[in-house]
Parts: sequence; C-alpha cells; structure tokens
Amino acid sequence: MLRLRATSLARDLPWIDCGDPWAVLVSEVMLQQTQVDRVVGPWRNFLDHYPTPRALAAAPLDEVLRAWAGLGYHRRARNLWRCAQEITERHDGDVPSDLDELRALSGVGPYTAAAVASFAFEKRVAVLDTNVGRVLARCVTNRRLTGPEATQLAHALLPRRDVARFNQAMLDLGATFCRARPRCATCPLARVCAWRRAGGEDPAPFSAGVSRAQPRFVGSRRQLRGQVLAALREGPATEATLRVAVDEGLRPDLSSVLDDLARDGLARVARGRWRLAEG
DNA sequence: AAGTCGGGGGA
DNA sequence: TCCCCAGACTT
Repeated sequence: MLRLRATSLARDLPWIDCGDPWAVLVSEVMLQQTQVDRVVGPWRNFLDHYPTPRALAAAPLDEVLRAWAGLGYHRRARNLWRCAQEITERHDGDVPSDLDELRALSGVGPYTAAAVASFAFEKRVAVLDTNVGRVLARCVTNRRLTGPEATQLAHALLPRRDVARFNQAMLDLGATFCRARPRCATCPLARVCAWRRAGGEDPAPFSAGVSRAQPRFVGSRRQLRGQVLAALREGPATEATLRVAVDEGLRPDLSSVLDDLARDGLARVARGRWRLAEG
C-alpha cells in the first residue's frame, strides 16, 4: 500500500487552503494543460477582477478575454464565463459541492470536478490528472492502465481522512519527481516504486490520465490563433490589418482561423471589422 | 479513438 | 531543436 505523509516536499501554492471554492475552481480551470508557474500571476489578477461567480457572469466576454491574456486555450475563458453564469442561475451564485453538479458546468470535466470537490469541499474523491496517472502507472502498478482501472485504483488508494492533502501530495509527487522525464534519484518513493523495483520500460506513456504528445506549435494554426487574439485584444481590426500583424508564414490560414474564432464565440465581424466577442 | 486548442521554459 | 504541461470538448 502506498503511504504518503505530509512533508516539507509539498509545494506551497496560493490556492491551497484559500477557503474560497470559486478561487479553487478558477485555479483548476487555469491549470488545465498549463504549468503552475504560469498560472499564479494571472490567477491573482483574474480573481482581483472577478472575485465571485456573479462578478464574472456580469462581465462582457471581451473584457474577460483580456484578463485571460497569457494563459492560452482561450475557449477555457469562454467556458469559465459561461460556467459563472450557470453557477449564478442554477446555484444562486455559489459553487456547487456535488460532484455531478460540478461536472455539469461548462469547461468542468472529470479532473476539475474532482479537484474542486476535494480541495474546496473536502469530498472523498480521487483526482486523476497526468501527474497522478504517472504515479499510478509507475510507482503503484508498473503497468499501463485503462481509464476504469486508473479511476478505481486512485479511489482505492484514498486514505480515510485528509483526502485533500493526499490528492495534493500525489500531484506534487508527479510534478516534482515522477515527471514525464522522471527524477528517480531524489524521489522519496524510489524505494517502494514498482517500476523501479522491476525495471523495464516506462509504463506511463499511453496510460490513463497521462498527457499525450502534441503536434509542434511553431507554424501551426494554434500559433496563428494566438497571434490573432493578441491583436484583437488591442482593439477592432480589419482582416487586412490582421494579415500584416501576424507572421508571414501563417497568413494563408488567416481567413479560416477567423472563421474558427467566430464559430468558437471568441470573435465576431461586422462591417468588415473583427473584434473580440462581447458575449 | 482521434483532433483541436497556447505559449513559454527547460534540457 | 525537441519536449512538456493539475484537460475538455467536438467529430
């Protein structure tokens, strides 16, 4: 049985034990596929602007997208904005504590729902992300796990109490030692790690919850989307103006990317001028 | 099951 | 240069 105890190895992050479910929810959405170091600053700024779900729900989307600057994955910002409206309407402005009610919110998937339920409400649920996925595959089982296997195993490992602390410790282990490229030399679990003891190939790749490799970013449509949104954050612009503002090699995809942004509800065009969507 | 979606830091 | 990141959603 894997046993973890609180140690000085735990990371000290501002949303831990902050006592505000909304602040926890915002942090978890920002942390989707985004490193901790990149989230801390924008998280403080965002909560400064939108301290409650009602405050975010009442804001125009273009303003929210400007507050999102630096985080990427801009559909998360729109989803969080819609999420705030759903919380305001369905839950009287309070972040729900029920796992299924959390899961029903826009932009809240299995990971985020479990994280908020555990970290904000002390619910007895396991969080499963890329960090935990690697710890389960390597340290606990030395096996590539299916989704149901990983979910069941993560829950079975939960201690009777201090569940939030346990979940946080699993995340910290994965982020500090059991990384994609593991640092076994200093890992506190190396002695009991199933993979270390057995040797052989790394079971983590393609195991449940573990992030998959992404296509290259430079030269991609994603890069162009980012450049277009950066330009639109400054104000409305014609397609011709945007074309000059983005990298030359990306220009052939501009019209297509603008259509995508409109379809995603992030931008709109009127009388030939593009701008961030207000809602 | 596979694609799509940011952008910067580290090796 | 390549690799990685506290996932969610669409097709």
